[in-house]
Amino acid sequence: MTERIRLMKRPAPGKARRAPGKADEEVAALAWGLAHPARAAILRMLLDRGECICGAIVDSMPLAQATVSQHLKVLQETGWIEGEIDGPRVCYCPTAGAMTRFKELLKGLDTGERGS
Amino acid sequence: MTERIRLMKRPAPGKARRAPGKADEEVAALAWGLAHPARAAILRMLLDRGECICGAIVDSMPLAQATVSQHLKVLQETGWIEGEIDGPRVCYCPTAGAMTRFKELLKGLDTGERGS
DNA sequence: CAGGTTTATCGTAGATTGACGATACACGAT
DNA sequence: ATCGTGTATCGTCAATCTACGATAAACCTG
Repeated sequence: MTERIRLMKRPAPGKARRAPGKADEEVAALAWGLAHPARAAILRMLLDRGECICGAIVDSMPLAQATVSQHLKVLQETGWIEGEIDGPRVCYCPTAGAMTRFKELLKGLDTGERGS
Repeated sequence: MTERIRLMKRPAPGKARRAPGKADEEVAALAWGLAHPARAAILRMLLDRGECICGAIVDSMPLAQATVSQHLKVLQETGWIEGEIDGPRVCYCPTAGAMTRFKELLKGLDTGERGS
């Protein structure tokens, strides 16, 4: 992946402007994974069925196979799903705990925890 | 906003490939709002303090005022925050229920509800 | 090994993002 | 009215995203 999270520039000119903390980056990364309807749909499907062959996902969406494959890659990179090679095909399933982790982070957002 | 959510093309060639449902679009839109560390940090700040003058937010981040303003706009457009004009300044606060709504949608993702 | 299936990757095109400085706008105070 | 402050918007640039077809890679089957 080519640095999906952009870096903040400007080395704090005068005031101690605090860069976003780790938790913020983690929230952002996970949120990014869901930030496209197709990816939300894919994740929904996987959570619903438990697991799915890539081909089944492609067949269920109005997108080209290459495009779906890209979305699957993003979902993997953001930690939402895992893929297991099964002969000539690949079986995807939700990463255990990802949703829980995301909800925790959201709670942290909401609970006055420092983002660093 | 100029169609932040891209449309799916391909009018379902043969199989009844289902486009992402409304819930998926809503999840994606809200997730998009959080999908940048700076925006997560801003929202965290607002949830923590209840409300904040724009200037205070700018001062707390290593970003130019124009950039912060853009992020605030995104957060508004995605429904996370609201801004109230207060004389020459603008006071931002979290939209009531946005976080709750988001969590509901996540639960729906997780609970086998149809995305349409 | 040849052939078919399944999935990932490459290369490309067009839109959009994120960042900034500069500028315009709105308002309160002098 | 004019000045100064606080925000939003404009214009721009480089980088990234999304989508696609084409192609490669990996794997069973015959």
